[in-house]
Amino acid sequence: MCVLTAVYSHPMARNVLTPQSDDYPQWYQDVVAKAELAENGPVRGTMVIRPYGYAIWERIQRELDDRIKAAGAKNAYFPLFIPESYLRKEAAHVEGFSPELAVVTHGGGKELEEPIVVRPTSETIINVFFAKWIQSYRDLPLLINQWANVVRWELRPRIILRTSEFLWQEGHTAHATQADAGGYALRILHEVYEDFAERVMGMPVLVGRKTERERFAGADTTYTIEGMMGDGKALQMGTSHELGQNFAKAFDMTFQSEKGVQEYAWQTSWGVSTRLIGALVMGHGDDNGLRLPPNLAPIQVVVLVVRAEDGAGERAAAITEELRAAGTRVELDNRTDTNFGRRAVEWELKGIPVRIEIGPRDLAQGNATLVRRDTSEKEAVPIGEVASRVQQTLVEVQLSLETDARQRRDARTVEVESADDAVEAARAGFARIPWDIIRDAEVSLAEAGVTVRCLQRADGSIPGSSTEAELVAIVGRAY
RNA sequence: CGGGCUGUGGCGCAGCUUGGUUAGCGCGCUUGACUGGGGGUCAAGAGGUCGGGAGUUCAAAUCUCCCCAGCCCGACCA
Repeated sequence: MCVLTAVYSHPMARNVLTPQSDDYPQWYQDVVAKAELAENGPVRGTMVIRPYGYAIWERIQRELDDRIKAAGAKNAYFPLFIPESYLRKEAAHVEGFSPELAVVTHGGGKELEEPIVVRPTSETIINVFFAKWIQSYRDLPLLINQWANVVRWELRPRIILRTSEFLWQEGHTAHATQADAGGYALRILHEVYEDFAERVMGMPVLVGRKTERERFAGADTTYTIEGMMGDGKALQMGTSHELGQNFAKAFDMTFQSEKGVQEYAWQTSWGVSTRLIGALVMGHGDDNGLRLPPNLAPIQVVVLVVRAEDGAGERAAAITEELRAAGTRVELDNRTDTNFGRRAVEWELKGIPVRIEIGPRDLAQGNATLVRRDTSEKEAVPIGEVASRVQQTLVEVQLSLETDARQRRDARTVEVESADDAVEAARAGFARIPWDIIRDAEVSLAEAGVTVRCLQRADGSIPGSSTEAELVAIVGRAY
């Protein structure tokens, strides 16, 4: 079933599907397909990222990579294949990942003596090398980031949001002290992930601590950023873990301290994935497709030639060059052999924040038409002012998307005092509830499809542990 | 793995209950004309092992059996 076909074929059917309805995942899938972001691969749960989807991913990569490097980490690359025995070295880790491993049993036409695992994450293989590289406290901290694909054999894949193979960034660090590691995990959480989500993606996120039940397999502490999607459900958009000395002990990662004592290193790991593309669709999209925040959009402005008569084509090309020279990511659409409406809808589906339409009718008035994707507002702008108005509008669209998302989240978040009320409230959004009230009810809550997204202190700051007094649990349904 | 359901041109579907001759429809695609400021109009055209196999029958997309694939809900998760 292709909902968007129906939506666009029958004007009366428009808005039948809203992000609030239970059909949102289908709506989501249609936007992904129609906006040419991705499609399903031949093997269940795999996906093909199309050029436009990849352009978005490249923007995400670039913005994240800048922040990761600012936090001192360097990029490196480790093997896709991991000996199964590596994974077994950390008990909780292997237990957590075993069910979803893809395992290679044959190579070169022969059965392998030891099966090889396709990495579900790279803690184990990276730590084998960290153990070799780290000798002295002078080698620490060791801050490494990897851009790679990983494979997790998901029981129930959802395109982009949860595929068997996905692209991500995984950071792995080793530190001399627990305090240094803990501080770094939080630094990544705030300076890389929270900053990126809010300032680039325009997605306000809850920043908090995961419960023991929800934390990463092998970690002591898991921090998270959680976004609220258009239908009120939660999406984990990134995580940062304190691994303690769990892996260091499993992989014999020791160093000689300033005092000459052999000590185990303290570690972190952290990652975000192509799921962020899904968060964009789910978080900002509407019935007409994607709405991209200008700070992230691979194409911020499209200059659309309505008809190439009376110098409109030349004028449009000139404005495109002017915008490009000003550093704007801009594309010229002069495909006048295709209907205007068709092209307009295409750019709309792709979520281009600002569209400039130029045709003979505008030029006769000395104007161009500026259209905002977020509000669909159209405005006549004198040709000479287009460049400056575009810059101004891009700032406005960024702000308005972020404000919309924040208002939606706040409007759909309620304070409750009982587990039953929390389950009820989670039908529409998030519930904030004293952690003490549901601490022992977490399992039964989960049976109702509601999970603790994160724990925060009353002032919104991040708890040092889940046993602190007067913590607030934010609960909701999750993708 | 448990519970529902679906396989018919590139995509979405009808036809099946009650077998019947050249298997239809919408979208998309190709060509041409008129158009062109939100998926425009008209005309012509290309494109199908009806998921696979076996069976019943004069005759199977349709009935029977077996197999395969996929989707949705649940358990897992960036």
